[in-house]
Amino acid sequence: MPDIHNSLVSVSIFKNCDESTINNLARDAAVHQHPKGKVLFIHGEEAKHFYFIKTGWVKLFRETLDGSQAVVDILPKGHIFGETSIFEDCIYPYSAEVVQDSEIITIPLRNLKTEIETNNKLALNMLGSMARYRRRQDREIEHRTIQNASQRIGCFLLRLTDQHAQGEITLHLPYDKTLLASRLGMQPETFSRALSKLRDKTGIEIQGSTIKMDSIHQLTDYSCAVCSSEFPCKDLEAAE
Amino acid sequence: MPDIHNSLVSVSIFKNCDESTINNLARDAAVHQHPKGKVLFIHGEEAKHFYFIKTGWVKLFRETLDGSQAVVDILPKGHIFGETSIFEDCIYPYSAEVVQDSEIITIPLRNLKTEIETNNKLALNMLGSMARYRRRQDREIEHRTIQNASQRIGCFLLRLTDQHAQGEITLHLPYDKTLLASRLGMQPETFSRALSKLRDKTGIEIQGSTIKMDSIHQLTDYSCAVCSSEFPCKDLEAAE
DNA sequence: ATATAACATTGACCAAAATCAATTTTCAAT
DNA sequence: ATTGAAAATTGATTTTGGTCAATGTTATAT
Repeated sequence: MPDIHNSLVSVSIFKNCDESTINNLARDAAVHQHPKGKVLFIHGEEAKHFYFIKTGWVKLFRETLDGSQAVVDILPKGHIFGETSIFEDCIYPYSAEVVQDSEIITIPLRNLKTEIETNNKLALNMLGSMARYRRRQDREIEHRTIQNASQRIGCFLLRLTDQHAQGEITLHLPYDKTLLASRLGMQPETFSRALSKLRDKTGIEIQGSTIKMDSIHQLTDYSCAVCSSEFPCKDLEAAE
Repeated sequence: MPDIHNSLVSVSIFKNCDESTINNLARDAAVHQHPKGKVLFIHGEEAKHFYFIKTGWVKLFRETLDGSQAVVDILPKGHIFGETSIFEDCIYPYSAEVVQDSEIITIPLRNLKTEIETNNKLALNMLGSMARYRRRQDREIEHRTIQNASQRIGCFLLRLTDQHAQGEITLHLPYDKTLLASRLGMQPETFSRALSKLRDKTGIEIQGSTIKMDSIHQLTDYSCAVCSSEFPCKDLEAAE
C-alpha cells in the first residue's frame, strides 16, 4: 500500500494533488507481475481500470482483423495508461501488451472518475498531460510525412539522449529492434537497412544495441533538418 | 456581441457551461473577415488568442525551414483552434492559415485560462474534447501505417457521409483536391491517381469534386477492411 | 556447454508513392 | 466571350520501403 502510494505521487497528473486524492486511488489498487507477451486489454473492451508501470515496458497498439498492427506508443516505467478511457465511454481506445516482464499497478477507473469530477487541480494536470500527448502525436504524423526511415531513427536516437551533452555519447536502444521498428512504423528489414544507412551518412558506431558517436551533431545535422522544431527539442525539457 | 455569444454556445467545450462563462469569453472577443491565404499565426509564436471559425475553413500545419509542410488538420466552421496553447506555455503548437475566405472570432487566451482554472465543468469538457482529438490522431497514424493512398481516400469519403444512409449517395469534396491530398499526407499527383484507382476498384462515379455511388458498401468493402475500427465509425456518432 | 528459439541481417525482387515535366481543365476576372 | 492563373491530370522515371526467403547472431534454458 505505501508502495502504491509512492508510485502514484511521482505521476505527472497527480503532481501537487492532495494526499487524500492519491489515497482514494491507491485504496483499491493492486500490484501484479506480468510476463512478457501478456495482453492487459484489447481496444473496444469495456474499461474497468487504468494502469501504472512500476517496472518494465508496455506497448499500446491497435490491430485489424487481418492482423496488421499499428503501434500507438511504447511506454517505460513511471507512465500510466488507459486513463483516457473515462472520456471515451469507458472503452479502451487501444490494446495494451506487456513487452518485457513488468510490475504493473492496476487502479479502478471509477475512483479516478469520481475524483476528477470534483478535483479541478487533477483535471488541469490531466489537461496538461493530454496537451503534451497531442503535440507528441502531431510530431509523429509530421515525421512520418516528411522524414525517411533513417532520419526517423536518427530523431528517435536523439530524443533518447541528453540533448545538451557535449562530446562523445554512448547510448543503448531501450528495447529490441523489431519492436523499435514497429514503434517507428516500419518493417524490421527496413529498420536494419535504414540504421546501416544512418551509420554511413553520419559516422555513428553501432555495436548490437549500443550506439556511439563523437558528437551529437552527427545526428542533428542529418535528422533535424527535416523537422519543424529546432534542435534541441524543447518538449523534452518539460517532464511527463 | 450577441452574435459572438451565440457562436460560442455551440462549441462542445462550452456545452452546459454557465452563461457567465461564455460572457466572460465573449466580452473581449472580436469577429474578423479573413481572405484565403491569410496566416493567423505561426507555430512557436507566443499565443495570445484562440479562434472560432464562424464560416470558412482553416488549415493547421507545421513546416520545416526547407519548406516541407505537414498538415495537422483542416477545420470547418464551428470549430475552435489554438486553445490548447494554454497548456503549452502559451506557445502555438502549429501554424494556422485560412484556406477559404472566412469569418473568424478571436478570443483572448487569458480569459479562457482564468475561467478554466476555477471552472471544473469547462475543464472536463475540454478533457473530453482532447481525448477525442487524441483518438483521432491515433487513427490518423494507424491509417497512414496500414492503408494505402486509395484506401485512405475511401475512408475519408466515408467519414464525410452519413454512415447509416441507405441506397444512392452523392457527396462533394469539402475543399480542393490539392489541399485534400496534403490533408491525407500525399502528393497531388498521387491523390489524382489514387482516386482513379479507387473508382476502378469500387465503381464510384467521379465528376470533378462530386462523387456518386449506388451504395455506401462500395467504399466500406474496400477501405474498412484495413482499419482496426469496425464500420460504422462510432466516433462520428458523438459530436465535436 | 549445447540446443533452441527469437532476433537480426542480407539479398533479390516488387509495389507504392514521389518527383519531374508536360498538358489539359476549370474558374474567375476582365 | 476571352484570357490568364490555378488546379488537376497524365506520362515517364526514380526513390523508398515492403515482401519473401535464406542465413547469421544472440541470449537463454536446460
